[in-house]
Amino acid sequence: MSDCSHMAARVLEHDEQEQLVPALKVLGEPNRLRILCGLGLECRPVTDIIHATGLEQTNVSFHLRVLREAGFVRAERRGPFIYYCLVDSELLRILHALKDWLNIRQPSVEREVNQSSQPVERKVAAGTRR
Amino acid sequence: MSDCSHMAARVLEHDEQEQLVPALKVLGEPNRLRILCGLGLECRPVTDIIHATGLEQTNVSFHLRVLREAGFVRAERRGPFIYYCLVDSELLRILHALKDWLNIRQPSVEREVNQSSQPVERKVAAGTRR
DNA sequence: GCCATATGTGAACAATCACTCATATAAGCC
DNA sequence: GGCTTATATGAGTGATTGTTCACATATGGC
Repeated sequence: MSDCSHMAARVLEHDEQEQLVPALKVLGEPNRLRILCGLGLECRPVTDIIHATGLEQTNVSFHLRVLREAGFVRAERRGPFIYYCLVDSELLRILHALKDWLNIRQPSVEREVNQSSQPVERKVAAGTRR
Repeated sequence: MSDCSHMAARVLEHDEQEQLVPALKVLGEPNRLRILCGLGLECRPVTDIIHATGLEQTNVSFHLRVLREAGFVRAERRGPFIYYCLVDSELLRILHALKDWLNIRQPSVEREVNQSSQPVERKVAAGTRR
């Protein structure tokens, strides 16, 4: 542990992929990511989340369930309120790592539209011939 | 750079979230992740990917476009073939990091169904009262 | 027990997205 | 130029999934 990402990149096995997919699906929804990040490092009652996001209560409830069942947040009742918290802030670091990677590797969405996603034939036509 | 994830977890800003969402969506699709991981560290022609995945040519082509436009893979023509390669293997390390996190933090899907995702009222009823 | 507040649930609806079909373009060979 | 192989594209369709509505359940105070 604490491998510091110095290890050589390894390909993911099939079952490792299958483990990742549902988690990535859960994280890849704007309102859910907003709720998750909005939680930050503290626990917050649902009402706070509703106000912070401006979403319908029932919608927030839905997304919180998804996040909870995916193991990203945990719920804890305090009197009449139910507080939600991140299970582990390490997740935020991983998301930051991905964001940083995107910043470095993705030429920004604008340029991408004009360059990388041109029809492949054209763009690649002058490529290596070997 | 090379922060080694020792830094304190920081919350993600709104624009950082918006940057992550499309990337997570792209990665959170089983066939796409399969194609991505199947590429491994080498470049491969589309035909190889078709055979490796057993998907329809036109479907593989669709997913490759999504991966390409998202900046995860790059295409390179070699004679009649178009080779696809990972843009940067660092991405695999990030996916590994997420997988490891899931292994530690998620009590496995089975137990989760029986424990964490019970109706919240019940599960949380005996919780802290302050 | 009744009422107000806080939150969850199930069904219906709407939007998104993956997949397929038919067709197009590119490269190499005759 | 015509043929074959390799790959891409656009439109159409079906499956997933987010959102909303109506209602249910839990808690605390009267």
